[in-house]
Amino acid sequence: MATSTVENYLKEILVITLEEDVAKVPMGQVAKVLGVTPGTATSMAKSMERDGWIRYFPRVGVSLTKKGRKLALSMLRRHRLLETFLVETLGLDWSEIHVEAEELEHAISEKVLEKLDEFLGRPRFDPHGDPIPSKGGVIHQLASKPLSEFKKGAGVRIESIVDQDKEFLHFARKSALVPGQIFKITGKEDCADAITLKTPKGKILNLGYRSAEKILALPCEA
Amino acid sequence: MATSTVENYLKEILVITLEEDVAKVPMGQVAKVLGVTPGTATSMAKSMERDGWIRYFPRVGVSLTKKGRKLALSMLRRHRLLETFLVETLGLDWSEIHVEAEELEHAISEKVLEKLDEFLGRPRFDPHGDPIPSKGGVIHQLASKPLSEFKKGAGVRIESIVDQDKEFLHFARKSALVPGQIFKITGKEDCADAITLKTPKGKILNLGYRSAEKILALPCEA
DNA sequence: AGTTATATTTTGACTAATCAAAATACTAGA
DNA sequence: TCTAGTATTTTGATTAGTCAAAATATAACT
Repeated sequence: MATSTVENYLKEILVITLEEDVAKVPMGQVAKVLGVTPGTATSMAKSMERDGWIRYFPRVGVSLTKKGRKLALSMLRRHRLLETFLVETLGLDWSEIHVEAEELEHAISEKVLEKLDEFLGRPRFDPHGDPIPSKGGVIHQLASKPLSEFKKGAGVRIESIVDQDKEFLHFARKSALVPGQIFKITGKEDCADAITLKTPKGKILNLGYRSAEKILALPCEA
Repeated sequence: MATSTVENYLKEILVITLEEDVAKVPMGQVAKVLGVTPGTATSMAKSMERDGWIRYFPRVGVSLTKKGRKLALSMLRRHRLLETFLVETLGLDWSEIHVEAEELEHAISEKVLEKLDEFLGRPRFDPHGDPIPSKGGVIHQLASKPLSEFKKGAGVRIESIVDQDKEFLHFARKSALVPGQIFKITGKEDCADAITLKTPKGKILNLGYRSAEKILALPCEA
């Protein structure tokens, strides 16, 4: 049986591996997302490895075992179903649901979760557009997100353009911003409101946030 | 901030003081309802007194402070509202809800609880017929008595079942021994340790004293 | 390569909650 | 009042999770 602390570590490690598509998550990053000191993360890593949840590579990072991944997916399912419930059924504000679900996800049983899933009509995406893993732990296709929501260094594949403006579409095509095209996000300056993209061929492209928001993409290998 | 362990201690102490109408709950009883050793209960009592939740009288027992009672009532409110939700909205079985609510009550915030209360239509009694304390901490205790204390010929309305045993709850529901149901006591044999009930429709039901003691009812027209 | 900066691990200490078992206090009967 | 039985408290130990700060390893520039 995992404690809720262990459940949190597993879930965050999974989210990072999914979002950044990496095999091993360095301890510093683990410590950061969990809001603990690096030393704490290291000692948790050791005890979680002892219990078979993760593999721990000293000075490199951690990865999930099969058992750990299974529980992590279950946590993600709980979290996202609960967020859906809080918005859809109880009408909570978008900005509040994460914190609330963060607590409830450790307390809700499989049985109650199933009933909740049924009650909600078995939704496949949560209010943020993120996919809800299935009961069996299968996480379906990733939902596409605006370019502006990717992190620096991420690889992306353009999915669609959410704008019908002629000028913009023209600009987009000229810049190879078309579905299927692959980019790497080489720069992201929040205060300058700008994003820099690079094609595999090395071509550089600059976009403002306003434009980046109209372009949906999926994470992929860059 | 109270840990969920502290919340559990407070809630159980409150339930005992309400049910048995006593001022101080002895440590042995505290240890028993919480499923810990007596030594553990003693040391928890000391630390809870240090934090102002209870008053601790060595070799006598504990009582709630104002602050402790307030939190205890809030826990009882959470618990009973959650039980109502689990039955009314998600359709869980009567016998399962106690355990589930026991976990969720520590994770649900005041904000979510308020939304839930609103969603459920501000119910005043939970599925067991027990009163739900108001947001302000007011609880209306009904003067219900165990079935075993009524006289032959009396009309009764079931108020609540004072037992969390799964088997027993299941049996109770199957026999229509649910809050709101009306019976007439048609027989009472003290030496045979048995009570006979009859529904308005004429259905007969036999109960032993041990069971009859767990069922609280109010007198009413039969 | 040498030095500096950064990331990670170690060490020692702390709190909450628990148990087992020994010690102590209380209570009721002879 | 003395004693036997019961209830409670103490004592010493354990586990999970955490921090601060010192020690160490790795990476990144000259």
